[in-house]
This record gives sequence, C-alpha cells and structure tokens, in this order.
Amino acid sequence: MNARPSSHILTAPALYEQVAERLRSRIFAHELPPGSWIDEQALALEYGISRTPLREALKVLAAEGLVVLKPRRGCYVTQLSEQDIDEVFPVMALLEGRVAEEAARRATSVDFARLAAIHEELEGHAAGNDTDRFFEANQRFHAALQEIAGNRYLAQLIDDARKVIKLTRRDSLRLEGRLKQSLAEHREILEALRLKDPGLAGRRMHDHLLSGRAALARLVGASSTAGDGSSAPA
Amino acid sequence: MNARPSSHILTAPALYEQVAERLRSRIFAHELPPGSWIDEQALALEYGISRTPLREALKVLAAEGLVVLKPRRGCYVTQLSEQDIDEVFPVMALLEGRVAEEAARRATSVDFARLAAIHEELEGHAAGNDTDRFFEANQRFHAALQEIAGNRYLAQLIDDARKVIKLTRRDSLRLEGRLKQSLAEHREILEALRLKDPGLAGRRMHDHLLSGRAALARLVGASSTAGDGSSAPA
DNA sequence: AGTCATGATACTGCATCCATAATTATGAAT
DNA sequence: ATTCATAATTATGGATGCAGTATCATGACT
Repeated sequence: MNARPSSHILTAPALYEQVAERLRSRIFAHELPPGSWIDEQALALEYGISRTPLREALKVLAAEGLVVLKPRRGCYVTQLSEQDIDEVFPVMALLEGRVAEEAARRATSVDFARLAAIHEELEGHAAGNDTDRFFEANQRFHAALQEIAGNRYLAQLIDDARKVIKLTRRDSLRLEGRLKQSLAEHREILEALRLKDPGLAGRRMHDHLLSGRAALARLVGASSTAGDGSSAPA
Repeated sequence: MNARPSSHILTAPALYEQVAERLRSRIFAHELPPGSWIDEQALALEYGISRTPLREALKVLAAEGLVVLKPRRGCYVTQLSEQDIDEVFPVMALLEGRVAEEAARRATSVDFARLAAIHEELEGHAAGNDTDRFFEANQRFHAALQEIAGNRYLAQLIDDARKVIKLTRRDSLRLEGRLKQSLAEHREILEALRLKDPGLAGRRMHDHLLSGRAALARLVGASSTAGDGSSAPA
C-alpha cells in the first residue's frame, strides 16, 4: 500500500514523479494559481523534457485533486470554492482529532518529550512572530503525532487533505492574533496528551482545526473574493 | 475539486479513464490478483491500444493505492497486509460514522422514505440469502446516506477507502450468519436515523463497520493465509 | 557441485511523430 | 456594426520507436 515507489531503498525517482513534485511546489506557491491553465508543451520545454512524463505527472496530480483534467480541453489548477473548503475542513478535523486521540493512547514518555521539544520551538517562533518557521514546526508536530498514532492510512488521508487545503491562497496563520491563538490551542493539546486523555486530546485537536478554518473564513471574508488574474475556466 | 473529468456534461471519457476502469474491475474481481505483475505491453495488445494510455491509467490506479509502481521494475497489484486492513477499517468506520451522523441531522422525510425503501430490499435479499443483491443494495444504502450527508469530500474518501478494501479476496458478507447480522445492524442504524439521533446513528454505523472487519478477520483466520498462485514481489 | 561473473533478452521509460478536435481568426452576409 | 459560418491554427490524445536498465540464462572458476 506504499504509493511511494521509493519504499525502502534509494532508487532514483521516476521522472514523472520529479515533475509532479515540482508542479506541486509551484501550485502551493501559487506560482501556478488556482484556475490557471497548464500549458503542457510550454512546461515540457521549460523542464527540457517531453510531454509524456509531464502528462503522466498531471494524471497523478489530478488524482490528488490538485488539478482538473478536461478531456480534449486541457488541464487547470483546482479552484476550491467556499463550499469545498467547508467540506474538507470538518473531515480534516475529524481525522486529525482521531490521530490525537490515538496518539494520546500510545505515546510513550520518549514520544512526549519529542512533542514537547517541537512545541518549545513553536513557542519560540510564536514569540518571534516568525510565521514561516512556526508553520514548518507546526507541520512537524502534526507529523510526529501521526507517527505516534501509528496508522499510516489515516496519516495518508490527512496528508492528502492538507495538500488540497494548501490550494487556498494563504494559511490562516497570517491572520493577526491567529499565531498566538494557535499556540494556545497547541498548548492545550499537549496538555491533554500529557494527561493521557484520548478523548480530550481528540476533541481539542478537532476544535483546533475548526478554529483554523474559522480564522481562514475571517481572512477570506476580509479580503475580496477569489478573482486571481488568470483566465478562469467554466 | 471534481476529479472526475465528466463533471456535468456528457463528454466521452478519455481512453486512459476507460482503461483504468476496466483494470479496476479486473482487480476487484481478482482476475488480476494481489501481488500479480502487470505486463504493460501484453495488456496494451489485449486492449488493442498503445502503452501510453495504459501507463497513464496505471499512474491513476497507483494514486488510488490499487497498484504499486516500482521504478524500472514494473507494476503489481497491491497486496494488503493484515496490518493494512487493520489501519483502513477504523478510518472507514470513522468516516462512515460521520456520514451517518450528518445524515441523521439532515435527512428529510423524503430521504428517510428512500432509505427505508432500500432497507426493504435488503430485508428481501437477506431473506432470500442473495448475497450479491444484498451487497449491491447495501452499497446503494451507503451511497444514499453519503448524498444526504451532503459532504462530497467525505464521500470521496469513503469511496477511495472502499476501493482499497475491495482488494481483499472476499467480503465478509459471505460468512455464514453475517448477512443476518449485517441486516440487524442496518435495522438499528435506520432506527437511529428515524429517531433523528445523530450521535446514536454515528455510533451504530461506526460499530457496524468494525463488526464487518471482525467478520472478515474470522474469514481470513479460518482459511489459509494470503498465498495466491502469482509470483509475489519482494 | 555450488557460486559468481558475463552476456543475452525483455521490459520499462522517455522522446518523437501523427491524427483529431477545439479554439481562434477571418470574412461574408444581414 | 454585429453575428454567424468557415477556415486556419494550435494543442491535446494516442501510437510508434529507441535507449537504458533489470532480469534471467549460460558458462567458467573455486
């Protein structure tokens, strides 16, 4: 069930995988903004490859929900509607909540020390208002939790959902005051883990995610609606 | 976010999609058993197409977790370990439970009538010991519930998980007595929906799925271990 | 006899080429 | 001037061809 080809040994990733990864980065960076058409031959020329592996990469991205393939028309970066986001986040909260719950059950003292260490980083980055590093440490915290929970399938679904969420323009952490609130929520989650209270940890993580969605809603509501420059497909 | 190219209009599905669908059928029918290598050019020859769309289809199936791509080696049908199954089912139960919960909140009387009608079919097929039709109606029941719940992303995750589960040799309904038990559980779920009790519906659906997993475990435990004829990859 | 090295074979991975369909531009008619 | 029809263009979808690598078989050496 390991989708990743490089399961255990170092084997040069296939070209289409490399291309897919580069495209993901450009999509997440909004260098390829939602709704923008993807010009196969232009990209193939830019990467110095043929269209074949590029097309294979696009199939993969389509399966991940990052792009939409229109037969005989082409391919554009997925545009998330508000409804889409309202559908993804509750599921994300459900899954992450379950991870926290399971992690609270299984975490050893070593695990907890590791989580506490990452949380310390979070405290530092939050104090320094370093959003980027906070974001990075935040991802490591969640990844560590997933590992402790020990369910690879669950972890994979969360990673997939996170990719979809990353399609949105900016994460909610940019919102004034959100960093501090996020940190406070993390602190409570850690506390629940320390208490080895699965139910509490699960609920707090669940609420943490929904809190992030609410912050994002404020962010979107504040700025204008979608409307990036690119030609939006039907 | 509609991964399906044919979003709303009738547009001939791309060849790679048709191929992917045919391969899925063959995989689910265990005509291509787990662990068996997939010979690209042999299949391309059989389908009367070139290897290009076939390879694209395999990329899609790999993203779905149905096959594993080994760079420079080839591609084989995913083999689920017992651990894999033990990871997927709890997640499936979580997701389906959520669907039932949400459906209990939103179901109108029309919706309920529809569910009750499908359940009547289930009763009939169970009485007639018609496992295949029971299975089919069962899927429609769950699909209807997903529609009522109204979260497409959640529904998609469940569909994906179901695909993975279908990799296993036989579904648990084949087990003696399981049909009747499954029906009884369905009856209780329907009852919870009728009572419009989201929590109860969610819990009962959740337990229903785990009960299915337990039945499957008995099935696997009874027969021998994996060991299908094909050459098993490392 | 067993093991390792070497060569043959077969299949994957990528590039190139061609056909087809969609889009756009152009021109004519109202 | 606007709109519709037609033709040219462009890009996608699929097929074919070729290079590189992994596997398997054969043979030599210990």
